[in-house]
Amino acid sequence: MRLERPAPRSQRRVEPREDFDLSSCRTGGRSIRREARQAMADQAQHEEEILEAPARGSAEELLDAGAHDPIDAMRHSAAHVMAEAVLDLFPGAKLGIGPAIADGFYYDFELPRPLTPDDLESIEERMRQSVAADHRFVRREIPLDDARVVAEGQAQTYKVEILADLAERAAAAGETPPVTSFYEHGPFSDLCKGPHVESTGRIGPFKLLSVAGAYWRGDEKRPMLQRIYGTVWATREELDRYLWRRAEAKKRDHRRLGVQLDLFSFHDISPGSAFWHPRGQRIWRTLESAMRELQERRGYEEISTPILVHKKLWQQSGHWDLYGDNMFRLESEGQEYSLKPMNCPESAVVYRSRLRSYRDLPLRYNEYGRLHRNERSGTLSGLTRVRQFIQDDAHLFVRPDQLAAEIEALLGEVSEAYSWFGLEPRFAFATKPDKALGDPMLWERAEGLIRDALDRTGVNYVVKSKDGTFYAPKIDIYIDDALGREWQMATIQVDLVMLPERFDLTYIDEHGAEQRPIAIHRAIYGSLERFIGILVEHFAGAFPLWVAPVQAVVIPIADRHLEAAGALAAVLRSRGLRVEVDDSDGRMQNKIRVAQEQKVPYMIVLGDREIEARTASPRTRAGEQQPPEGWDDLAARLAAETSARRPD
RNA sequence: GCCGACAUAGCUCAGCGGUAGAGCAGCUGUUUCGUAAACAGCAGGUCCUCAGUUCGAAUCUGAGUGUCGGCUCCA
Repeated sequence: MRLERPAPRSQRRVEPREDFDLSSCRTGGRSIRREARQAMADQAQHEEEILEAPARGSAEELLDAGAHDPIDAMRHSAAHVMAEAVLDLFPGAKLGIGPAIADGFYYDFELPRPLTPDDLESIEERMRQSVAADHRFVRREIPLDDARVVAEGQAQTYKVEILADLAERAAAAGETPPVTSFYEHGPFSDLCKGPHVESTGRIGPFKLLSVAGAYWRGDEKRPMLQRIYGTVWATREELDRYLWRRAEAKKRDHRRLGVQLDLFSFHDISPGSAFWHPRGQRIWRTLESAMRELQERRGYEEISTPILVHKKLWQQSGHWDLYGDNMFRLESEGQEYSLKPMNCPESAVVYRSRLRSYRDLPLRYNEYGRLHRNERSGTLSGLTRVRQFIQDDAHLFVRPDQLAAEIEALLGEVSEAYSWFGLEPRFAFATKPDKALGDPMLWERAEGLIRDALDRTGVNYVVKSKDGTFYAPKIDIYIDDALGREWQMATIQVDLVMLPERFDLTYIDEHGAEQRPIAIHRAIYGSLERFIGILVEHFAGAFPLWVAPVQAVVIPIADRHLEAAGALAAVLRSRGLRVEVDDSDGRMQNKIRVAQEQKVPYMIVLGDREIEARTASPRTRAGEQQPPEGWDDLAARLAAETSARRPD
């Protein structure tokens, strides 16, 4: 029924890994980096400028080189200039790769010592000189074998490796070794397929941002290089806007706001696990009860299963082998147990607890299970990457003929839930990967059903070929937050193999024969921790009324108004509103300021005038002064706004 | 896990070999006040932990713990 709007929902991105699909897991940090991608909306104008300064080479070459966005050529050129500067300051430095990325570029180096912030300044200074010199970028084509000699001569071992790979790849494809290209500007020359801008003078305003370690080719068994990140834009205004956006993102950081709004805290006695304070817990419960309401309305039944589970279960599910490193294990009386990292195997246990009839399906089990995953210490990050969390998890067991309707309903649930927050979901349909389990016919059928459901609901989606999990095709849901950062929120996975086969799930059909059900894994918020973290940043702490931990503060002007303030608060609370009275000794102005800083949606000042008329005129946190209304009317109005779950 | 940086009062931060500081918050008192900060006083710290160097360590060294920025958008 809520299929009218583009579907929403996302299953927690963590969940997919749950099913071993580690690759699909996007970390928060990565998403944040993508954030900037959005900034490009208004770039048309500088694109023209760049086009006026075409990269060397024909349009075809540019296309071959995959130059989708002209500004990438400038960013990549900036990377070359940075490499020039680094080589100048550190002769003998070895170069890794230096691509253009979302809002800038990076280059990886092997250097004799760690870089410091001061080094970044020196490098920037050298870069400016190179830009001022306006060196032309010159493309030089060199046969691969010659290129290897050059790279070896320069002791550029990483470039040598890249060339060796190119040769190997060509050999594997039965082709002759390709001609490689070098780009030179001034004293600098680098193996590079291009394209570049015409000359270094075409590089716009830039800034080096940070240094970080990065494994060569992302492989932790390879050497760790030093990566310098930089950003570059066509105009000063764009650079400033980007830097402003970074600063804004920092201000909205949920780790900062979590302290400021007293929502949660982290402590080294349990790294990666949040301590929820009363106000944070109120948000939690609000989201949870909204979801429970939706689930009950849509025929879910809630279950609850143990956190501490014998390893036998994980061996059967396959987690013990495939996910073991991520599980917390413990031993008791000679038996080995684990804290559950996922709910799904135990929901299968519940399913199997009795014989199921085709009449029982679909079965929709939802569970707010507390999960533990032993994430590597270096990856922990606020609420977005934790070791303990709770999902709004559910597992649906359906007959094949019910799958389409269930998926359609799930898309509707996603749409509905995301509309509560004003989030616009985007969908990606991930199909069968090369390495997949189960009957190809079932895959084909499942994919067809997913596609039908997506098409029927009229949502827009992209297809990510071969991006499904090894046991299931899936629908991934993404959102862009208020700063344009992309987050993968969830996944709807159609599991044909893992729960049904491994746990030998069956139901008895109308002919008395055993059949396999299909399992759907889904979570709409995903990890509540992560979801709340994203909400904090999306709303910058100014939650919609229905979510706000404190919805209204009653502000008595003087002590003699305290009693009436309590009475008004009682009226509001009787309608289920979360209301506090500021009975501190401060002045009214100060109380407003405090409420404002706490991002409380409504501030209700109570003085002689209001008390006499038994009215109240709320001030919104946007600074709007609303007309006076009676206490009961106000309470009814705010209660109605709350239950509407509007996103503003 | 790995590379780098950081860890001082509840919060934000200064101090960087010689007796621990500020603002805000807190507490007490005064003030009773009309839409983003009343005034005064008081209190508050194993300077992350453990070793080491030193006459002396918040400050230097080492180890540990935690946090932050990252760890292929493949020439």
